[in-house]
Amino acid sequence: MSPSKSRTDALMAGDELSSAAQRERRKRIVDATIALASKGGFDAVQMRAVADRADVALGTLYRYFPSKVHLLVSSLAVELERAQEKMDRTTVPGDSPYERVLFVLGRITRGLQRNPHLTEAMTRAFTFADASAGAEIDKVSWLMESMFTKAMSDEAPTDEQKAIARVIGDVWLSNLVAWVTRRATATDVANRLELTVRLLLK
Amino acid sequence: MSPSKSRTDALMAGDELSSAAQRERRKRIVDATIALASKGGFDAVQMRAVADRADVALGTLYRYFPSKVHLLVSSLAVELERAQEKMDRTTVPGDSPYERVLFVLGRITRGLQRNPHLTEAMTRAFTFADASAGAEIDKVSWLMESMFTKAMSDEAPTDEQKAIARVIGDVWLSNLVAWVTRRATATDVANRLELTVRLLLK
DNA sequence: GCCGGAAATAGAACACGTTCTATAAACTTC
DNA sequence: GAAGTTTATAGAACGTGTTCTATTTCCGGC
Repeated sequence: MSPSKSRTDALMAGDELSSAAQRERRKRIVDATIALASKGGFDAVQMRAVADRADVALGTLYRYFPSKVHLLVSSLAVELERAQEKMDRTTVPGDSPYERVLFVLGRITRGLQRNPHLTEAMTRAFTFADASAGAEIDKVSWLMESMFTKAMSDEAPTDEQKAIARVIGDVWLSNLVAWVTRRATATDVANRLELTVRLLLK
Repeated sequence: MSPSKSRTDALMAGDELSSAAQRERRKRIVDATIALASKGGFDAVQMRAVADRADVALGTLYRYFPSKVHLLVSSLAVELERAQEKMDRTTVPGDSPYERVLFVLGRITRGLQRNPHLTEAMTRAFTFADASAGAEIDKVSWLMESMFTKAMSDEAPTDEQKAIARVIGDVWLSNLVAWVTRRATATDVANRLELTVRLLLK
């Protein structure tokens, strides 16, 4: 009855998990999620299947991630962080923001297209998320935005650059969804992204 | 066993329903959907509730709309058509495409924001739709695109104008979703749309 | 009017996300 | 190292989207 802080707060954040065992459990869960999503997309990420594969009880899974959407969006954040780290270790070619942003966009997009089911699962979770997943969504949005502002320049981004990055992110996501739902081909996506970046940065 | 055309094709299209009774049933279903969505959003649009309220059997509902997403996206198309008709009957003020597009955008956005639950239901359905709802999604995309190209000029739109319209549509939807999930205020949305349109049309 | 097939109905059944319950294991604190 | 608390487990239970079944109603051609 005492007004106590929700127990799940710490677990959802993921950065500060009490014990090593818990960090491992969390990792197993995310790995299982990514594996299942890679194989069969959004529908294949069934909570019972994730729990089985991660070797935790269903209730434990829900203690770590309060819903399927939270789980998938958190996994998306993990994947984006990996992509960002990889990008940080490569020198982006191109003299203008236009060229550099296009390079980054093209590379990440092709990376995602190499794993269509995973991309489908994550984009659908991301766009379906409701208010309760606001924190996770914001994290992913921020990762996307900074990915593009970093490509534009090494300096701290101006407000205008941030705005442009956000627009690019919106268009990028929308085109990814169109591709995932087979309403656009990879070529369509590449063309539209090129056109958008040109409109915004040239 | 004979390879026959799927029976639902005609019903889903909606334009060419065999009998008046069927057109009425379809209308009752869409009306019930909009009413329930207006009251409680995506979650309140429960298939049993829609069927009850439209006074059809659950099986009939599924004969007309093969899934909840189809149902909601079709209803969104109906709503957008209404908005478009209304827009066609008003003279859009402004001398430049920039001004005219902003006017249209502002008006529709405020219209949607007047009915938050309905907007939530429809945008979530739209972004969650999978490949099977491709046709309905395309219809809505086309409606959105033509809404903006019409605002830019009376003539047939150029390819560049179409591309711009599409980008605006992407940003618009993304911001609507952000607003619906309470990650952005109405002011945020207005500012970002203004900024986007400025970047694209000025 | 009557027949045959399509469409509608009522309701059971099923799948999967989510919640709940009872029990056991793992930790903290003394 | 024992008591008490938190966390994990197994599995039942529940809600809602979707499918299936059996029956009845509707409708076009004779």
